[in-house]
Amino acid sequence: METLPQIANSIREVAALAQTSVSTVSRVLNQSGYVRAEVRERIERVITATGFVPSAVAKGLQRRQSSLVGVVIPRIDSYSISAMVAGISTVLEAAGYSLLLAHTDNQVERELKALQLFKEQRVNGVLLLAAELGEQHRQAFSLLKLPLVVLGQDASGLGISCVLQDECAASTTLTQALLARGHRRIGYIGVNDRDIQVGGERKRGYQTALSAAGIAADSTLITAGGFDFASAALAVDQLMALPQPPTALLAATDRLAIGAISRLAEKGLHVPDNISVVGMGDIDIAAMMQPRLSTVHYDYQASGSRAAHLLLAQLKQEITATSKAVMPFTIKMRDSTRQLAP
Amino acid sequence: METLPQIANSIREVAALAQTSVSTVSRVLNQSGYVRAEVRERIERVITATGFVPSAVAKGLQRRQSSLVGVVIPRIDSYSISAMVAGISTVLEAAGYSLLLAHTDNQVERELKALQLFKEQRVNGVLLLAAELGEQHRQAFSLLKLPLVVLGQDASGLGISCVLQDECAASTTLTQALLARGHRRIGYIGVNDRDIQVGGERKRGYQTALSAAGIAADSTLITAGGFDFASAALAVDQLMALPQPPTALLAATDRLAIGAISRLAEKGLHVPDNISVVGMGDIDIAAMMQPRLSTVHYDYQASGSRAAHLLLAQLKQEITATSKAVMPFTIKMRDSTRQLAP
DNA sequence: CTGAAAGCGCTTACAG
DNA sequence: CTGAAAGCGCTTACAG
Repeated sequence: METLPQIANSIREVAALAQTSVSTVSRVLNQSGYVRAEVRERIERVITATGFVPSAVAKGLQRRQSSLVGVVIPRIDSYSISAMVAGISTVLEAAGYSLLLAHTDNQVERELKALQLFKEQRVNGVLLLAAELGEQHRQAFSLLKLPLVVLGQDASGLGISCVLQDECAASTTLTQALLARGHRRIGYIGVNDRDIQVGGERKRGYQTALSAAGIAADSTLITAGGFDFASAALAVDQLMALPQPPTALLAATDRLAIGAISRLAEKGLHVPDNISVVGMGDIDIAAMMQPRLSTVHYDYQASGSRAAHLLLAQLKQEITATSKAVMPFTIKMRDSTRQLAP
Repeated sequence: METLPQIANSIREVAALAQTSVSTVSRVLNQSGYVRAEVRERIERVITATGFVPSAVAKGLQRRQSSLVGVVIPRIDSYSISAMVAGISTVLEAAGYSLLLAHTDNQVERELKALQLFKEQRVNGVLLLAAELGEQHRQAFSLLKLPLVVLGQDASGLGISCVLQDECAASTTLTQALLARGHRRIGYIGVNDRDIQVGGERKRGYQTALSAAGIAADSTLITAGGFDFASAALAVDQLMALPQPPTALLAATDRLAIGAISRLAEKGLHVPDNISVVGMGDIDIAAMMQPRLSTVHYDYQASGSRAAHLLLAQLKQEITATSKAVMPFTIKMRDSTRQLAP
């Protein structure tokens, strides 16, 4: 056999080198059909000698199967999103899919463009980590005609499977933990309601717990802003300037809680001695901070893999009904909260 | 015109509906060549009516151009990596490329598999965020034959362009800041040397500063482990059990610093009153912690976009020489360090 | 067990 | 300005 480790760029060149047909090469490449051992060996030798790598593009064109899944994320520099993507990635890669990732910087426009791009790339399915779901999404989804699973927002009303955290119950329980510690005036540091889950539901849970405890609603105790530290600082300024300031703060996310604690420190207020603070999400650092942050734990990685599994089921056409998975939570009361003296 | 908003799955069907040829449809799709306004309009109407989306797969097969860039990351749930990917993504998407993401969970084997997969998908280039570079990588790179840029490790010796932080200088400067505050016994919480940049270079910088200050090397002050909180706790236990314990701790990463501070607190040691601690990396939370963490700031997002630009230049074949970009750093002395009483 | 041929959905000279 | 035809690199019946 000639030692020509030249490069083969196509199955056809491999076939020529191995003195056989493309059909046969295709068979050994896909381990399908019968191939005489001798021929198979000859082909395999050529493949390793040339370092030939078959084109998934050509294969995909034929099979109408790209083995690609598009993942849309609003931002990547977020603990919860990273964790979800890790979960997604693990499941999907194990199933033989590759991830096409589009980050949209929270711009709906870029989100829609990403969806378009995914269609062009003929992805087999789409996973959308959503912060907001508006009319534009509704339209885009109906045009998508592709297996789709939404993470983080409730899309079941649109006939789309989704994976959610049990936001309202979580914040109710968390608020109750604060109430149980004697707090009656609890400030709420929230985010915009357009994010129905993190904005709306978490706030609703807080309100539910208060009214169940017979505490009159006080809108001055409720703030809303972005996810950034500056928003947290603003909220703290506002809340602590109240005639009757809160004895505890519930922040819609751990980041906001951390920002709040930092701002409180700047004001000379110490957590938990002067004021209790809780967050939501249980980012990895929450348990390491000083004081260790009380919060609610979500298993974001499991949420990601759950969503991936839902998509996989759709891809295998095992599933037609739209399902809505609500993930469980755990309350983690640590050191940023304390019992109020009676 | 018939109102048949049926679906067109190929340029051929569009052509039939618009009563023209595929060549012409292709021309309007790509805005190439001349098309009579009337015909163009007819085609465009069919496209919008059918919601036709051309196949990037077929196009890629023809043009031998996938518009895909493969990105390999060891983990996704890391601040620095997320930030780099954000930088990469922004630049590459603006240039019309999509990201194919593979996370490898720090397993070389999966890294090599990802590279193989990228070749199959006929990506136009590869960006590798590397924690370690071994013999297997050397081999894989030589077989890759694809534009490649490495982030986080020095691959210039392999003839591969890369983007690095100025690790050694950064940790030297940081150590000097500690020395300037009167610390003589500085413990080092490091990671495995196989990670040449974060493991080796950061340690080397620390050692350089000490020896330049005329302080005898003391190997008992140097620990090595993983990137996790448990490793930090272990290192603290070890360092603080020394007959003459350190007055300051330099952790190779902010996470390790946070883990160390937490462990110190468990031991009843307060930062910075009882001991000073510095980290490296300046994760977003560093400036928000109590105490605010002293550290060195790297612009990870800029590093990512720098790497993306290097790759883009290769893709345009503007560049042939291998370049090595060393990114700048800034020392951020905050509240986790204090002047030692003389 | 193996090969010739059609076809996946595009692009691109090449004629007209 | 427009269309027929070849070809990108595979897969898949269909014959043999």
